[in-house]
Order: sequence, then C-alpha cells, then structure tokens
Amino acid sequence: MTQTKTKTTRIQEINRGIILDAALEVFSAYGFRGTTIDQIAEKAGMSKPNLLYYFPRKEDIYVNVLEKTLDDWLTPFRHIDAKGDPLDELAKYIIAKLKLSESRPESSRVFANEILHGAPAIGDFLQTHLRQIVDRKIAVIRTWIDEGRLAPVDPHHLIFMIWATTQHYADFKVQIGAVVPDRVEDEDFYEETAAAIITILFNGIRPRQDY
Amino acid sequence: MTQTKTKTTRIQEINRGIILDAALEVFSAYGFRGTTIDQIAEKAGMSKPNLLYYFPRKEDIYVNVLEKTLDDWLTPFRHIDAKGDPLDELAKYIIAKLKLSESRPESSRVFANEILHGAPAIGDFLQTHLRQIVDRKIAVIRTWIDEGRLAPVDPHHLIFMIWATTQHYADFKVQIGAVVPDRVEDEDFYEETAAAIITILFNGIRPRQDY
DNA sequence: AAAAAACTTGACTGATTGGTCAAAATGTAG
DNA sequence: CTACATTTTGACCAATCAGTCAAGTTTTTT
Repeated sequence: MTQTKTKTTRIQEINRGIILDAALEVFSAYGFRGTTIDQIAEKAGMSKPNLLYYFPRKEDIYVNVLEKTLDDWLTPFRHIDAKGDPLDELAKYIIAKLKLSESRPESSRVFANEILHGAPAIGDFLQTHLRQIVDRKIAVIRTWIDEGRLAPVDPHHLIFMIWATTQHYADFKVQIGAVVPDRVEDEDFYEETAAAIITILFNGIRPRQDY
Repeated sequence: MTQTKTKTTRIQEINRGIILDAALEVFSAYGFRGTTIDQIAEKAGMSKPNLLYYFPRKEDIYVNVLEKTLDDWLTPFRHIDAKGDPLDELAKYIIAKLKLSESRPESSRVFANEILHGAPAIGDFLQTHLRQIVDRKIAVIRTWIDEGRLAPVDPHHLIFMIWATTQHYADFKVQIGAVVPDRVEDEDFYEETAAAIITILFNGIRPRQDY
C-alpha cells in the first residue's frame, strides 16, 4: 500500500485552528482579494512563512474557511424535520439561523461574499450538494402543503425568503444599525427580530377581521 | 466671486459615463480591492492615464458608481405612497425592486458588497439620509396599521424582510441558479417570483380553513 | 489659421504583496 | 543524550498595480 502519510500532529491541529479563526475574521471584513496573508498571520500571532507552512496558498486558507462556514450555514437547514409540525419546524429554523447571524456574523458574511462574486470556489458544491439538500426539503414542504398543514405557497420562494431574511440580519448589520440605531444593540434584539419575522411569515400582512 | 470653474465639456460627460458603466460591471464582479484600474480602462476602451484624467483616484470612481447605485436602489422606496392602498403600494414596491434585480443586478451587488464590508464609503449616508427616508416610511406604515389597513406587524422588520428578499434575487443569483437551474432562465421567472413573494407576504403560510 | 485648451497615452516608479528559501530553533523518539 | 523530524522565521524575489509625467494629438476658441 503506497499510503501517503498524513499524520497530523498536535501542534498542526492547534495552529490550523488558530489560522482559520484569524482568517475568518479577516476574510469576512475585507473579502478574498482585500485580505493579505500578513494580516491573517498577524492576527494569528505567527510569521507569514509559518502560516504558509500550514496552508501553502492563500486560496487554501480561503477554501478551508469557506468549508467551515458552509457547514455552519447548512446545519440548521438539515435539521428541518419532516415529521415535526410545519410551523414549528420553520420557526425553529428561523430562530437557529438568526442566532447564528448574531453569534457568528463573520461566517455568514464570508459565505455571502463568495456567492456575491459568483461562487468561484464553491460553485460546484452549490450545484450538486446544496441542490440535493434543497430538493429534499422542497419535497418535505410539498408534502406539508398537500396534507393541508401549510398554505399552498411556492416552496422554493418560501425557502429563498427565509434564507434572504435571516441572512440579511448578519450581512447588512451595518445598514440595520444605521436605520434602527437604538434597538440594534439591545440584548434581546434577535429574539424580537425572530418574533417579528415569524409573525409576518406565518400570518401575512393582510389585515383580518378577527383581530 | 472666487468661483472655481467647473465647465463640463461634452467629451467629459460622455467619457465619465462610459467609465462609470465599465466600472460598475467590474466592481460588481470583483469588489473594490479585486478590481484594477486597468480592467476598468480596458472595458471602457481607453488608456489608464486617460481614465485617471477623469477620475484621479480609484476611490473616486468607486464612490461615483456607488452614488449611482444608491439612487437606483432608493428610487422605488421613495415612491411608496402614503395615500395609496397599503397592499398595492407594497406590491408595487416589491415588483419594482425585483425588476431592478433582473435588469441591473450589478448595481445591487456593488451596493451589497459595500454594506457587507461595513459601508466604509457610504456609512455616513446610511446614518443620515437613508435613516431619514426610512423613518418617514415607517411612519406611513404605522399609520396604515393604525387605520386597520395593514396587520399589526413591526414596520422595521417588515421593511427589512422586503429589502432582504428582493435583494436576494440579484445578489444570490448564482445560488438560486444552482438550486432551481431550470426555472431561473425563464422569461417570466421574475414575474413568477414577484407573485410568489407577494402571496406569502400578504397571506402568510399558516393554513386556513377557507381554502 | 493660429493659439489655447482639452484630451490622450507610452513609459515609468514606488509600494504592496503572494510566495520562496535556507538556516535556525524546537520538539520527539529511541 | 542523540539523532531525526517538525516547526519557525528573517531575508528575499518577482509580479502586480495605483498613480505620475512629459510629450503628443485633438478639439475649441478667437
């Protein structure tokens, strides 16, 4: 067996982690081109050549960061459970994504930036893996609609709306902060946000008699 | 009167326009740092020094492009009319924004990219001008709600939801294309999208007896 | 038609930056 | 303790790129 040895040492594991954490912050703030290896190295507390010892190319760091963020991003989506109550499941999903937007906005931004620029690094992933997962959830939503447990809406656009809205609170935070400067710093802003979004999404904005 | 002469010639007007059009495309694809002046110059069909004759710094081009996109972006929002029917006005706004996402996605992307990276060039604008416009529309929405012509939802979050969703179709086009590859190329995809979004937003996704 | 103003560009320059290299320092296995 | 592998870094290189400059060409004015 010509096995390429891939023994990962303790130091390697630690340093790769440090580098990826530092890189996430820098990439999220400045984008791929706007980020310099020196910036990441400084934030990671090591020399540039040392960093390049762990990730030989700038792109390697970027791809690794992206893979991590993709996972963050998709995990709550995967957790949507066909057997659960439709509204509960979607509410849970929205809350989970908003919580992520709050706790790890950098992650969301790196992802958004990649898509915005045409997904040069993860285009393939989107067309294969993401599409597959989405197809599966689309089927779940259709079933819910067929069973009369959800209003008859277009599943794709429903998903896009939820993605867009939850993503927005991480990616456009600066804009939100400029428009509602007082509330955005509140401890419970994200809970208030979740409640507001869920209310609108569930009930719509058309006035009803029964209020 | 010490008047600085600002006589704009015909050639200046034409060339500035050509440059800004070219720059919009390049900035939207590669971001500020990712764009080189040479790229813009080539796309504009002129030499780099000539381009710099019209806009002395790279940032000048960028700021000018941003101002144009901001205008695109805000015009439909300004058109929301307090005297109109609430649902009609919001539907019109959604349709206008989606139409823009379709016809000028570059514009939307440059704007998104700027916000994503913390709005270094237009932060002030957001905190003053944008905030003012938004405050005014928030008041309109509150009035509509008080009059019982709109369900009692949080006006800020309603606006954010609409912004997020409509923006999404321009900014995340690659992702949408990966997930619904067949439909996205259709002539009437944007009309279908508008209809789906409006349905969800107006009626919500909670199933009702009266279907 | 001549002079002035506006426009255009080839050839540079200095700064930045992704990546290399060889040598030193540190860790580890026997 | 010793030999070997792993980790670390200062010094460096080549490419890229924002911006300059001086010399030319074209357009406008008189």
